[in-house]
Amino acid sequence: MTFQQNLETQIKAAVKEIYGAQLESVELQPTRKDFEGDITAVIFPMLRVMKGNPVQIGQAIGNYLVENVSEIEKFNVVQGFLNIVLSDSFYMDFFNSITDFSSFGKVPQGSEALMVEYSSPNTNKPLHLGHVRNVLLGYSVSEIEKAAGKKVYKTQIINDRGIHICKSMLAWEKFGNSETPDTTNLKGDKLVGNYYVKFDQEYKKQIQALKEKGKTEEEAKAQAPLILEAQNMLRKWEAGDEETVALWNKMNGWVYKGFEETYKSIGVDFDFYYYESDTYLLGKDIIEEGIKKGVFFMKDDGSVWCDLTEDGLDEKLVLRSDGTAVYMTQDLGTAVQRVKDHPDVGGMIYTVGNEQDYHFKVLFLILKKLGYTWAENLFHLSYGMVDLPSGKMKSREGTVVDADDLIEQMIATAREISEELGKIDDFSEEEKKELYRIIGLGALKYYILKVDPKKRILFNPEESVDFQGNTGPFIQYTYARIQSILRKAGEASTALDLASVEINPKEKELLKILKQYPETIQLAAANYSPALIANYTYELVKEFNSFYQNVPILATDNAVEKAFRVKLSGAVAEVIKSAFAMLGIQVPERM
RNA sequence: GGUCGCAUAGCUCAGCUGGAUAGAGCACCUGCCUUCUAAGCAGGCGGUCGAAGGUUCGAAUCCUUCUGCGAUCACCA
Repeated sequence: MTFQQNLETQIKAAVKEIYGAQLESVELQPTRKDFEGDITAVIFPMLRVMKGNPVQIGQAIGNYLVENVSEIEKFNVVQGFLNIVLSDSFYMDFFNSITDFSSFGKVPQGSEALMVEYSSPNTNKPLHLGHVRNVLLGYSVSEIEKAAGKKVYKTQIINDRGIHICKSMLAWEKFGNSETPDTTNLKGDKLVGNYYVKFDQEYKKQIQALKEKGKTEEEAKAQAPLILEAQNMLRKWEAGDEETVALWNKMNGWVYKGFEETYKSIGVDFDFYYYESDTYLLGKDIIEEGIKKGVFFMKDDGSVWCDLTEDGLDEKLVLRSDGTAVYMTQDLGTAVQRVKDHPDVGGMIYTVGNEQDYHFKVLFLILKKLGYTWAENLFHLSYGMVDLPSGKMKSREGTVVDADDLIEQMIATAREISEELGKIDDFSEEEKKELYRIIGLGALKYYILKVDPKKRILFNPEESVDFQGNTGPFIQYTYARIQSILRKAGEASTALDLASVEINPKEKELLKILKQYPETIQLAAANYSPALIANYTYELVKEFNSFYQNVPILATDNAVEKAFRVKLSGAVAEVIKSAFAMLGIQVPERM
């Protein structure tokens, strides 16, 4: 039983004894900064079951608590708020009970697995800022769920087939002069991306030419030689034509290598991959099954639908009249396949932009109707678009913020600032490079993860990302500061009995925040929200900096005090590191 | 048009299941580096929480309507 629960029981007991009334629940909240106290019980709701003056009731309950609960030292009542002050020993007992702050707050892994899908790129387009948000969210939520006790499989589905893939293949074949990533010194994904753009340019020229010959826009689009060739290529690919498949394999290989580089530099990973070329035929058996179960019905033209009108949605097509799959068919098939592949999966998270809210609503509903038990535990981790001041990012207009460029830019900014400050002049070139990477990425990741996923982000490349205030580097800096203290403190004298130490308000506040870490992890996991972890870390760090600047740590004469402050600083550092790990952000020993 | 989401300080964002005078950062202004890293600390300025109703002892938070922005409503993915 937690202390809060215990307190609630005690308050109920007090009310019963004094007023003979039965409380359903007690409203407890952290005491606001401006008042003295640690926990506040709100009296107002109690007036529903009993009559009286809130202040008098508060006094009566307070007196009872001080007498009956050893951890409670004193109390005060302001209006209808009973502010409870806990004893120092309550906090010290908590602090001393934690032997290892690096694992503090984390729950051992359970047997039920959660599959988290994120990134899911298209092989024609290099990763951009939008993917960065996606990847950071997916990775971070995975780590948070792990910390909260889930077994997690990180996965992505790669969109590696279809007419659009044939377009870049065709353009490379026609205009590529056998270029490769090696001969051009370009990342594979960039090279292929360029040919996708090239196709579009040439295609448009052909359309224009046809229109000048009197064709309509639509005719021109359908009759341009390039699109006909691309369609032909898709047919060849689907028929398994050796040459086409070989080209497809070669170019995809380039792309995957390029993607891997980007993932590596961002610092995210996956447990396994699904390729659409393997899964696009899945799902048709589920359609049949669904028809048998009466979940789906077939129209006269042979198309298959799911009627969701009773659920306030529309009729949804799940199979075309020619028997081929649509997006939904595939997603149904892939979901079922994933559980077949990994039977311990009891739920899935899809990290996909909010423009697909409707799709996932429908997908989840259909899976529920089909009766899969795990369908109850599906979550669409939906996030807002990342827009530029000029509006939406558009690859064709060249307004896309490329992921690799962005990372490089962040690292460069980190270098500029570091060099200006000149604190690490004794670092080797290797060490400097690594530090700039840690700080630059830390700034970017924190900037993106600290905001609620639902909100769209306006990203201004000019103003870039801050390195001061509520930022990643600020938190990293605090960690580095603590490491400096720990280095200077040397070996901790564990022999000292810390229980006798008297704690000051700053220390108490720090202990209070540390104590909240486990519930913060749980809350973040329940809400799939890295932002909660980011905000918590910021609160902790802000408080620590205030402590650091106002209370001497090593410079105190009292040996017990010193030992305690060093240990407290160490604990804060461990929690910073552990929280930042959940955001995928590293922390430096010096900066 | 239907549906979904968002709207809090000049800017970027917090605000948990309704609770005390709405909180941070940036920007602007004051102080603080002969003591542990000033990417910091201490303080100041700045808000009719998009608008109007309603529920409640109490609303930024819940309900209704409206406004603005975004998304979506394909035999595209």
